[in-house]
Amino acid sequence: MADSIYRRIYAEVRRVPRGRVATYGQIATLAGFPRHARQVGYALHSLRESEESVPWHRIVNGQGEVSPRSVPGWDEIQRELLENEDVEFDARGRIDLVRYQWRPRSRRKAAARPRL
DNA sequence: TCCCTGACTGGTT
DNA sequence: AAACCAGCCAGGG
Repeated sequence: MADSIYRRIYAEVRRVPRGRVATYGQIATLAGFPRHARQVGYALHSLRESEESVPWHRIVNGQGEVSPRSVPGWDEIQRELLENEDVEFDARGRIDLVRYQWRPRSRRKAAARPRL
C-alpha cells in the first residue's frame, strides 16, 4: 500500500479542527512532502468509508474553493458539510482563507498561498 | 511491468 | 483572466 505517504497525509488532515479548512498544498507541506499537493488529492480520493475519521471535507484548493471532482454532487456535499461547521462561502462560492484557514503554529497574515 | 488517470499548484504564455 | 506546462506519486487494468 501507499500508506507511508498517504498515512502522513491523513494524519495531518485529521488535525484540521472543525470550522477550519486547509489547502492541499498546506497539508502536503505539513506532512513533510512540499509540492506534493496533487498527491494529497489522490490520497483523499482513495479514502474509504473505513477512514471516515478523516475530515476530507476540510480540504480545499489554494483559492479557497471546493475542488471539482470526477463524481458530480460530491462538491455540494462537501460544501454542506463545511457550512454545517459555520464556514461561510462568498457569492463566488469561495471561502475566505485569511479567515478560515487553519494555522497550526503561529497565526500570521495567513497568506492565501502557503509557501511551498 | 507498462500505461493511464486523478480532490493540485505555481509559474509562463 | 484563461489556457498551458511541468513537477509529483500511487493504484488498477
